[in-house]
Amino acid sequence: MSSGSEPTQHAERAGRASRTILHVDMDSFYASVEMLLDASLVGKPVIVGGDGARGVVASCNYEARAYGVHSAMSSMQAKRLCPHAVFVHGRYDTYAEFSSRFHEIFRSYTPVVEGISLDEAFLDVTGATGLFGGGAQIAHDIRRRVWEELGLPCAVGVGPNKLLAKLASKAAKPTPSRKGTIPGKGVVVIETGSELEFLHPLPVRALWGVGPATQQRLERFGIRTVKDLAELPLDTLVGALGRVSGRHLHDLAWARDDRPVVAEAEAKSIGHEETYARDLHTFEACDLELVRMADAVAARLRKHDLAGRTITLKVRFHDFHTITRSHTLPTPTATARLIADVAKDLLRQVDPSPGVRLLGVTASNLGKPVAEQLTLDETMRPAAADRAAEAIEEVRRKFGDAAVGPAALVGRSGLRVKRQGDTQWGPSTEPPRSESSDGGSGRE
DNA sequence: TCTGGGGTCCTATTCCTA
DNA sequence: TCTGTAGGAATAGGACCC
Repeated sequence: MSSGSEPTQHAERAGRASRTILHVDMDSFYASVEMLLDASLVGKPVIVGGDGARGVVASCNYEARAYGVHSAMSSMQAKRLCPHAVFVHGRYDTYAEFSSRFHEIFRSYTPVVEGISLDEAFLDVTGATGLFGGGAQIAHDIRRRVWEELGLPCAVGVGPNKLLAKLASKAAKPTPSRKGTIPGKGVVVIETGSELEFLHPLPVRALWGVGPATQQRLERFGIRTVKDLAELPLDTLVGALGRVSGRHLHDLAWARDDRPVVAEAEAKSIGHEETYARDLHTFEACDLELVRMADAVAARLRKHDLAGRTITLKVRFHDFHTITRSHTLPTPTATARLIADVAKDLLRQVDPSPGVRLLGVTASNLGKPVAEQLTLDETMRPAAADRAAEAIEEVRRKFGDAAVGPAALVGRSGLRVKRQGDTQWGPSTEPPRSESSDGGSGRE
């Protein structure tokens, strides 16, 4: 395949596909929700995230961005750049509720809605254009309705595939500036035939899948823009990035992206991880956290009627060195005790004494829970544990998370049950629990 | 004063088995 | 029985996304 024939092939393929894809991206979603719920925040720089020494910025409004603050920045740096910013702790449940409300609006146009995160989604409206007008019309309608019905701003990109729709929504966003936010277009449409004109001048980093490491590798070949990448021979690219990534990026550089919009994709893994305000140094302290996380993972598995065969332990040490250890079980499980036992066994392969700043437990290799075909004794115990776990969830639904929990946690951390969204952006300034469980090593 | 949390995907290596 | 090999599964880590 030579590069010379690419534009022709591109045009043919784009013409054949003729899909209409929308990408909807909420403007600084968490911060916008906070301003909606507390009018006193409007006009001030607002940062949503953890405010502790190990916290990060999850989202910030354009007033904060004008000072150089951006998401994923450490909270300490954000405070230095914008000392008068208002820090707000995120509330996952509230954001999830708003998210489901604008997803309802999306679904009133098409059932093919793929949520990428709480604040963005792809919509395939190819089959809806006859009923609601073209892609541009639907995009404007959605943007207006999300604003009128929910009070939230968003940007919408329209294109013949996911890549271009996503880049279009980015181009539709406002631009932060010290002199005041420059409003965005709100809706950007990339018409068939003008894809490369839009795509090729962009920096290669704009492509989905090009992060800092890939960018650095590409720079060795003098690649800076998408056009540079498109003109690089495929073999060279495959040699540099591997077969799958090389071919994928080469396709993207020519605006070829056949990935479908998938509504309700099945989860491939379910996990929890947490960074601690102070490092843990003993097996005992780590074990207690693993029990909590296994309990949370098991609860979410059961909630989705899933079970996992592979249990992965993640350990991040004080120096940020991170390792994973995993074990695959003969049959899938959603039993908290079994998940905790596996995680604790895996932990014995490492030495926590220098200091552990993060622990994580993830279940993957997911499938439907199966009746365990083991010995009578082995069969009865997990089944009984599952029934007990279901009963625990029922009690929590009625009386709150602290009403019941693993016995190992009693008297240790006040039955602090880990739920999805807890400490999502780093620990608070004040450690939420006593460090006495850490064996009193006295280390920091 | 570094660097969150919840994911997916890809690659390289190791181990087991036929 | 021993050895070499090929393929698949498991494992570990890295890169990336929001």
